[in-house]
Amino acid sequence: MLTERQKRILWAICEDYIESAEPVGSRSVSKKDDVGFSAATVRNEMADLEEMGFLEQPHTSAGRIPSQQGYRFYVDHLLTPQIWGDEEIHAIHNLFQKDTTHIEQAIEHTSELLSQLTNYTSVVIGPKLQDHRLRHLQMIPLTEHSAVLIIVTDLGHVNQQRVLLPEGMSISVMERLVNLLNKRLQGISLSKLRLVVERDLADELTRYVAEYGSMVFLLDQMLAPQPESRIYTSGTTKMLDQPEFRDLHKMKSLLDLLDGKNQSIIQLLNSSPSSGVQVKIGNEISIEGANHISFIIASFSLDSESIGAIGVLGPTRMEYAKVIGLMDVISKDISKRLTEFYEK
Amino acid sequence: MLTERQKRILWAICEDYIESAEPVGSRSVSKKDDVGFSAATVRNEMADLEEMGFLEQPHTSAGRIPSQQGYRFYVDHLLTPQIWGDEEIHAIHNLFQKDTTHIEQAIEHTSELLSQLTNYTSVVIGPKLQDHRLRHLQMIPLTEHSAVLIIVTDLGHVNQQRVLLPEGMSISVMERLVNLLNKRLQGISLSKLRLVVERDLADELTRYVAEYGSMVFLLDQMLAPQPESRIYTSGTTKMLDQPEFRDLHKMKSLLDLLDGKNQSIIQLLNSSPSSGVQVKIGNEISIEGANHISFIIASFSLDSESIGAIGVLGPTRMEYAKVIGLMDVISKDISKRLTEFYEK
DNA sequence: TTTAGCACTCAACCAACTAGAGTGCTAACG
DNA sequence: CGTTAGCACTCTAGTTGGTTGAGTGCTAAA
Repeated sequence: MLTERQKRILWAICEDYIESAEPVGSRSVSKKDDVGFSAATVRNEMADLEEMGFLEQPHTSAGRIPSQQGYRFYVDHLLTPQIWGDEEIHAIHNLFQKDTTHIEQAIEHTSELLSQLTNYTSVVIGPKLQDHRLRHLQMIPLTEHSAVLIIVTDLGHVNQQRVLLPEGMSISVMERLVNLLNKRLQGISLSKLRLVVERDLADELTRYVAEYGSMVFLLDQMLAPQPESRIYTSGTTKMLDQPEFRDLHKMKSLLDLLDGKNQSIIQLLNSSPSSGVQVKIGNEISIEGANHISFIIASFSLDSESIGAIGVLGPTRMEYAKVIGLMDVISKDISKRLTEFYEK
Repeated sequence: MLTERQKRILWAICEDYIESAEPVGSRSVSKKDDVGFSAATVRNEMADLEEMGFLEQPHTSAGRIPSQQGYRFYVDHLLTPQIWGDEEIHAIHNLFQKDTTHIEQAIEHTSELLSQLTNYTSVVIGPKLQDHRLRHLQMIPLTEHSAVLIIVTDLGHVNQQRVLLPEGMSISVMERLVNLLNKRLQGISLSKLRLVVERDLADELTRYVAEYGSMVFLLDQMLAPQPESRIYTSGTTKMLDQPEFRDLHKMKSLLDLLDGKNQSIIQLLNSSPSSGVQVKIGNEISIEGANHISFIIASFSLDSESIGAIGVLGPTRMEYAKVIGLMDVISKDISKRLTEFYEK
């Protein structure tokens, strides 16, 4: 275990390095207000801390920087989360008041706000459509051979699907089909619709349509898997401001991570614990080339069931105290607003 | 006007510089197959071309590179667009066959394809929802005080709107209201809905709902302006591969341009001519800091009315011949597929 | 009019040197 | 015995000066 003095020194080094991005020397540590010891003493302790793996030295005659393990200890035991003022809290509240018709927009704005307040890149993942339950199917004919099928979920989300009728099937047949499905599939989660139809309704359906092939063709279109929940990123370019990413090569692999469609970020977000703020440092993120990156995650929930997550991406040398404090406030606040929103 | 020899030299310099990104010296020009003159002759002509503003010199003892005017001349008079092979054309065709239910997806895939084939960043803007015409309104009650209003347009596009009922208004009143609007607003473009209601239907509406304030509150929600047409970008990070953007500062302003939400890109895309491929070079793009950038645009159409545009963004030292050829093929092909798609 | 030759320019590269920040160790101090 | 001052040592970053080579512009010859 670390002595009280070692903790204080580690803390000082972390804070200093996070601010300056330069290796911290013994002199500057000893000059800090909270540290009363001479540079020489600090040097001894620093050598010990390095031996224990909390610090590292870029080269012999440079100062020390926190190692991944050092950050871990700092985050877990040393930092005090920043308390955010009313102004920011107010900005969060506004997100949901301004734009109550589309949650997607509120989520997008959350992402922007997060990035603005922290000056890091933010990532937000919205409710997984697949987990919503079916509330209502609605068909709207377009031409003789095509229609739009609208799927409304229990949370008021709407998804459309353009459907082409198979050869020889009339709109009225499809209408009856939709009516039947409407009665039978209420409350089933979208991801299971197709399954349930096949298991429980196959027989019944054949009574409606003579040709089974056409039916399958139609159902496949109607109940096609919903698109993955979208992720919203904001402030991607803020990464470029961080001195550790001056290296173009690193930068590129990082941007590729964020350039939409990338599964690994989604997985990370989904893996966030249902309550509290989680900090992943360096290779704790199990993604190739994610050294020097930290990822702070918190999930938000509806009726105490986790339905999405917010994340902030930055260098390992990240202002943890600031971001953790903010994420805590935001995630809780969003959950509250979301619940209110759906109760109306 | 330029002599035939000068044209050939300018052409050679452009091609060489586009490929190598290094200033081109007189020797390498004279060694090109199509140029039979000695280095000394070329030097004289180069000096002339520089005087006329077609070339510039990074410093005294370096080769020449094309100026913006030089590129302009090259694009307008010297290059021959690349003819693309069956393979690529085939890939384009597939876009619409694979995924006929969502045009949005086809558009997104177009963007990806464009970026993959060119190795530059691509931007695509989809149909402007505001210009669609109303086909059908459909209301789906959620709770006693809220409902989802679904707007189906003539092109089969669907937009949802969550609506909160004003205090004291019942669902059935809203249902009647929707029925009325359905009858009266058919064929009106979405952007004009609100206007038409106010102008032509105000009187009639007051018969349905006693309190005018509630009505306005409701209509505002129902007919809220549709979100701007989304832009799809792909291959953003490809910019990092271009040696001219090694400078982080330039890089950042460029990425900021692309980082969604940016109006200037949308405006540029919308300004593309209804037919043909347009090339904007350097400060012809009237955006701050867009020197060293070129933007190639083409629009696609439905029933010969332009409804969207595709664009490729790259350094001024861009493979114009390749990209122009491709854009020409793609834009025409998409228009064709789109028309076919909506005829079904 | 075209080309060969030549002196000149300038960025890029390399090596040597310097300055400065920081360390580790040792010896003295309270 | 823990703490501190002093000092020699190390290593990077920045500077200087010299060299190289690509490329130019000019002039004179073909």
